[in-house]
Amino acid sequence: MHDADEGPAKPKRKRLDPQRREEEIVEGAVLYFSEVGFDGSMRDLAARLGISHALLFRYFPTKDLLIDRVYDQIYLARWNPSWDTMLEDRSLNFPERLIRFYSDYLRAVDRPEWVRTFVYGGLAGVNINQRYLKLVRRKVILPVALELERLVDAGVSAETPSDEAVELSWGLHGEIFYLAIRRWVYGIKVTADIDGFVALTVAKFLKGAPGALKGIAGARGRKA
Amino acid sequence: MHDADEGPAKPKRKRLDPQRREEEIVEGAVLYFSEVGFDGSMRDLAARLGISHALLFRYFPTKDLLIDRVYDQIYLARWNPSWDTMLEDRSLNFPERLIRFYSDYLRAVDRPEWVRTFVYGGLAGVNINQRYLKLVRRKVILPVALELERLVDAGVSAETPSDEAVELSWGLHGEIFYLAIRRWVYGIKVTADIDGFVALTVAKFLKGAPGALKGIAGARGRKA
DNA sequence: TGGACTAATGACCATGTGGTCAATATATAG
DNA sequence: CTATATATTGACCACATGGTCATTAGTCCA
Repeated sequence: MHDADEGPAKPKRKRLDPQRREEEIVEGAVLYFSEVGFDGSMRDLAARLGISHALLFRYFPTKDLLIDRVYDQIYLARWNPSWDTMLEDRSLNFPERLIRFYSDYLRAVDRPEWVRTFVYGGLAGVNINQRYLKLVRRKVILPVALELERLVDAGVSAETPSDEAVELSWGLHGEIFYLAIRRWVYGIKVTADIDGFVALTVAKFLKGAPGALKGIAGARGRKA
Repeated sequence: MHDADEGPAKPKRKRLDPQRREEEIVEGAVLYFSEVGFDGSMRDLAARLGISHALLFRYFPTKDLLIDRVYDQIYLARWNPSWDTMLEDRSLNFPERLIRFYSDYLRAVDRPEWVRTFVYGGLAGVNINQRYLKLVRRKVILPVALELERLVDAGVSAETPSDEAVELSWGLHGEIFYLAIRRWVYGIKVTADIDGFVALTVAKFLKGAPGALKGIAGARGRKA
């Protein structure tokens, strides 16, 4: 008998109940595709999970389905619920809310997996991006735009901000997110001082946006 | 010889001198990869060029080499030389220069091939991105940052702007480029009014950035 | 006209991919 | 302990890919 149980635990085959197995697969897939990008292969992923790649196809009939699931996991599940209210909490002044939110948000988002898979998915046309950006629009862009309008005219009661205000709000968002893109997509060196960066950017926004908006609202084409 | 150069039929095999052939390959590759992304295959490209894919490998021993060349072609060769001076032309006031440059630049850059291949290449780690961004830094970011400092303190003679000014300048750039990213990478609907967008963003920048910079400089004490 | 030089090709290779399926092994019920 | 249901597998398919190389055929010169 030359068997002798393999010391370092070598379970030939683990039989898990489907639910548990699925969780393991999704979890592993998130890690794997985050690192490798979506060109990663199902076989590699399976090897990493210690299962056969055929098993993956039992749980996710196509690679795309798995990827969709990974996106859900990364982007929707990681949205911090407290952000929802953070921006609308009138007990804090607007600048403070902006700084807190964006410091927090940028810190959450400024990671290679997040940024790279997000952008990667955008290029690949995965629909999750658009879904996520709708979320951002609803929970961040519009509230900020609305608040911006109030800054210009305290009396506004409109529910929907003007296009210009929305554009300016997207601008702030893009500017901040672009820091992460520069870092993780283009690989160039950027400041490590997130708080300082956010504070500066928000300050610029608050000093510039209301005036720009007012200029537009007042008479088109006014120049500095 | 029943020639008629623009062969309406099927030229079995064209024998070009290597220089000409190489040009054709590069030109075709730019178009092809722009459309398809860098997952496009050498065979497809060859078919499109009407040559065998083996021939591609005669001119570019590996696919990566071809891609490098494509990048050169797209990003370096398309840099509009007039941009170099446009920003530094003191005969125009600064706001006007900014608006002209960025309207022009955004218009040049806001195309699917440009944005997508650029971002694609960033993710893939193609070094051309970093090269290109160095160019942007030298010819756009730094001049703008410098001018921004002059706005705050007309007396500055420094050759190198402060980190904050540079960051603000990158911010403007990112904000503007992010429009194209939203459009072509995330596929969301954005304003079609480029001039309006640039004018608004630049106005916001000019109204906000000097103040933000002054705030920093003040809080920190004097700067040389 | 006939070489000769060398663009250009087709056939081929090794490898990797997403995806399928009949066979197998394991946790659990009886 | 045995039977059963099914989670899991290995072997396999069709196809695409990057890359190689001996062979073929344009074109220019003597």
